[in-house]
Amino acid sequence: MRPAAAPGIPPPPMIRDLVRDLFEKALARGAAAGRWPAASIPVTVEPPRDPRHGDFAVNAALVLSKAAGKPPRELAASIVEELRAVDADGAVASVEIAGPGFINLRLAADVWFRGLAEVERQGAAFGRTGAGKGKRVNVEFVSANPTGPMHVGHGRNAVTGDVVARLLDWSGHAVTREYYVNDFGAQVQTLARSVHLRYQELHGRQVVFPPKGYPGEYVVDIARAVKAADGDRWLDAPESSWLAPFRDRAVEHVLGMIREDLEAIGVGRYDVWSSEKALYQSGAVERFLAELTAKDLVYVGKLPPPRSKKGAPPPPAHVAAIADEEGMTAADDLTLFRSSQYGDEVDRPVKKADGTPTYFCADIAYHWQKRQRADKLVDVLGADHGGYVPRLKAALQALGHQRDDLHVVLIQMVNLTRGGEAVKMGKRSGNVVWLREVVDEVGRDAARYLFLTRRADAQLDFDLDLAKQQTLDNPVFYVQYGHARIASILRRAAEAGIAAPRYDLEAVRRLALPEEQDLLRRVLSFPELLAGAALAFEPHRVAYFLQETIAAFHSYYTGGKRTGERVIGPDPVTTAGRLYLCKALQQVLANGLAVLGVAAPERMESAPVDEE
RNA sequence: GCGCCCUUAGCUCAGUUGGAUAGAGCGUCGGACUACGAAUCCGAAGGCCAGAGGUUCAAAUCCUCUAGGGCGCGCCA
Repeated sequence: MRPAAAPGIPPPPMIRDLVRDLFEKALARGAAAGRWPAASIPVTVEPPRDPRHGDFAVNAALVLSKAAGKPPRELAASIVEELRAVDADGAVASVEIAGPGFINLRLAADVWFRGLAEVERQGAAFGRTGAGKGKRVNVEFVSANPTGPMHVGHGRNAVTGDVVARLLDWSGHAVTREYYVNDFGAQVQTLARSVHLRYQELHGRQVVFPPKGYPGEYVVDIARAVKAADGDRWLDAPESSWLAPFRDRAVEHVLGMIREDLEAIGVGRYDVWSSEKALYQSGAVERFLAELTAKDLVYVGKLPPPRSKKGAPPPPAHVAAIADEEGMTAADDLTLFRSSQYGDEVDRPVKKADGTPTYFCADIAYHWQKRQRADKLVDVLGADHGGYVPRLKAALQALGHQRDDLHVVLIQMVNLTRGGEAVKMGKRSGNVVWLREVVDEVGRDAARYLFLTRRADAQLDFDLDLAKQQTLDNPVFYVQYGHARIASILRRAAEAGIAAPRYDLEAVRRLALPEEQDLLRRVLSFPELLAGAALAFEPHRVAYFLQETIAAFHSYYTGGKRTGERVIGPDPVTTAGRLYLCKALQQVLANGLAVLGVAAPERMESAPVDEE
């Protein structure tokens, strides 16, 4: 087995590409001969739902029909003629025109059988493609404020972002994984003040803890560390003297916790830790503001009164009252970014009334700077940041980039349950469920896998009891069991003195059962699946693929018990072919699980519960 | 009030970016082990794809509207 595809050498084309190439040639040939106009609408090549319709269904005649001025079925017949002409190798075994004008084709059996050689040749790298063409992609994920440990929602973000990054890597992108640390601004100052309160407490003082402070036990730990290092020197010092050092110390401590949390959920590597504070200190934000001014993208003006949270806009007096509470007035002149010209609802302030830059300002400066380092940006954000996306895209566009240079993966809420009962959560009530508690309880594999069993933008019910169950109700268990089961068959074969499975064309040609044909097609579609999941930024597709694939194997295997078609059978050549299929399947499962960051065990640990 | 996301079998959800007769797990009912892991599998029942229009050869998928649920909508970050 080879560790990875050598850089620069493109992996062999996927079988679907082979078909696509044939059609491109055929369509070009026909167009040159004047039989139909050159194709403008993309032609799709898809495996049909019903395998009886063949290996691939192509809609070329349907999409070309109007331009060619011929009925689809008639056109399809012409296309098939051209197809035959370009298929010098005889890759296409049979073609038929079906339904409204689909061209259904079946490839020569050997095309599939020969494709199986790739699994052995590429081993742990099988599934890698060059679909991304080396494009530089920056994936920013988690980026939780350094004000406390990660909670469950951050965990879903972390796993999704991590697997998106892995998928992009597997599909031939140059990936940078990045964490943006919001170590500047009000929230980390609030943390610093909370630490100072605990610090006073530790010196025996009575303190009143404000409702907006951070209540966690770790705040006391930080205060204790400060006390141990500095004694009482900050006790009566003015806030201006201790705020920054307390903040920096607190941020450093909390980032340490976050790194441990990430490690626990299996996110071991970030390439870049970006600091908001550094962005300010390096002068990048100021330079960026100057750039905006130079490009006439900002102006000084008034913001329309904010809308009320519910119902119709409130009377102006009420707005003014709210504004006063926060120490500002709606009448102040602000520096506004012309985001409404680029698809945002309103212009957004980049400078507060006191002249300091807003968070938004620093953030677009950050994205602008990131865009210099990468061709494509991916932000994995909590769904509560959904409203923030249009202005980020607007900013990129205003700065001369494409809106689509930024793709945002929105992570919807996680509802924790235990045996179906909701686990109460909420920052206000103080009973947040930390990610670490969940990982400690159910294990990393189950946590990761279950986070990936839904589309990112759909809410996820995460049942703690289910995650721990060693039954097929638990998808991670089901998939891991399948891998172990195959490993067991291969072990059994080795014990019986059968040579380790190697690719052999004669042997794999024995894979003639419908179930075997289905399984080998699944194996060979794996690279394509990963590429598709990567380009769509949808990790859940991998989880579903693994479940469906292993289910197909279980069915094949158990069915074999009834029919007598066993993997290890009387005929050595058939046995060799089937063992190779098992090995290929095992490799695909292992690689798929590797992409998800989930272990692929050779055997399951615990014994069955129901002893007789 | 406005924006984004969601609505598919009794429940939880997929649906390959617009393809042929809409799938899976759970649950229900009925079955399958004297040999490769029954931690598995097979079968049955279960659907107006929230509703109404539109776009086209073709719509669960795209557009508009309506109804429900969620998340947002600050000179916070």
